[in-house]
Amino acid sequence: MQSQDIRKAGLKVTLPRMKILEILENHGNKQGARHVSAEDVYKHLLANGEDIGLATVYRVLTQFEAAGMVNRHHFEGGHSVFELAGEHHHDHIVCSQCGHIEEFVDESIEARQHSIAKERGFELREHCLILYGNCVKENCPHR
Amino acid sequence: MQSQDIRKAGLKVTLPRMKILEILENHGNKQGARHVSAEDVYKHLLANGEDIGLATVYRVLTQFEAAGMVNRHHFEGGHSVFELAGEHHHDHIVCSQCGHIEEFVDESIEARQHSIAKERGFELREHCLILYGNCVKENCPHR
DNA sequence: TTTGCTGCAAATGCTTTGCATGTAG
DNA sequence: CTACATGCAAAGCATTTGCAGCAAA
Repeated sequence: MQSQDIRKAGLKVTLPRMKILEILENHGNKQGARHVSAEDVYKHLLANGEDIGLATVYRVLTQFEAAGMVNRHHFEGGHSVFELAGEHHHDHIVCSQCGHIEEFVDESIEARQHSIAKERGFELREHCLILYGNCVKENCPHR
Repeated sequence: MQSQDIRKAGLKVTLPRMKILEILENHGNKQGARHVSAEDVYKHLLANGEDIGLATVYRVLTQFEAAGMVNRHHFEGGHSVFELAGEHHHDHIVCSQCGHIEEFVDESIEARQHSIAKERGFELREHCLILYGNCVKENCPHR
């Protein structure tokens, strides 16, 4: 039950928060739709007939982020993308043509990052690794 | 002479473009100041008594980027940072506290990135790897 | 002279905030 | 009942664009 997650985050369980979490979860199952912008969430809410303001979407996503329930990424082009925080860390590879996003984890890269930070006197807190390229999926426009 | 670089980019050699390039170069020598925002460039211009509009700074930086003379990075927090395009590619490590930026290159990471992209059917075009952490430089506020 | 450049101000696009009302606990 | 949530509209930023005047080639 997601109401527990919301309560645990120290937030009141309200309809907007439930619905937004629901959308994040539903799209977490679909391929390629795991990462949504605030605008995306808002559109889905409207499509579901919910009457929730865009400002609330931003507020709630920010609160979820603060609570560690979702992660926010700043991809190219300015706007942010949110995804339900999974158990496991991962990086992204994005298609420049169709926007298709895949996740990956590479232990050797993770390890090197720590060494690099340490060598330079940094205490590594987080990192952002995004590969941009052209994919060869059958539905990619440029293929 | 930087007027050559501008001309080679197919742009007219004008005072604003010269001055902006100059600022990019001057700060390319200082440690930690290699990466500047449009606003930074604008402030330096004002400080130097130049009467150049912020819009022009953005326009020129964008043109320089298109010409491959500078690189643009989207760091956390929304705004872009520009740096003179060096000969060699590199990644960044940024201090979350003081904003100090260092560059690094790690061949093993570069190599893994290519393998990862290839394995997933992507033709890698570029990537963005930024490590965020706390540095232990003597001038870092939190130290 | 002609085409491209500039400053200014206004317009954008994404995100945040102020405020009066509404509601979970 | 009280503190926190919400919707709406307005405000904020970083960045872009329209336009009339200017300047490089």
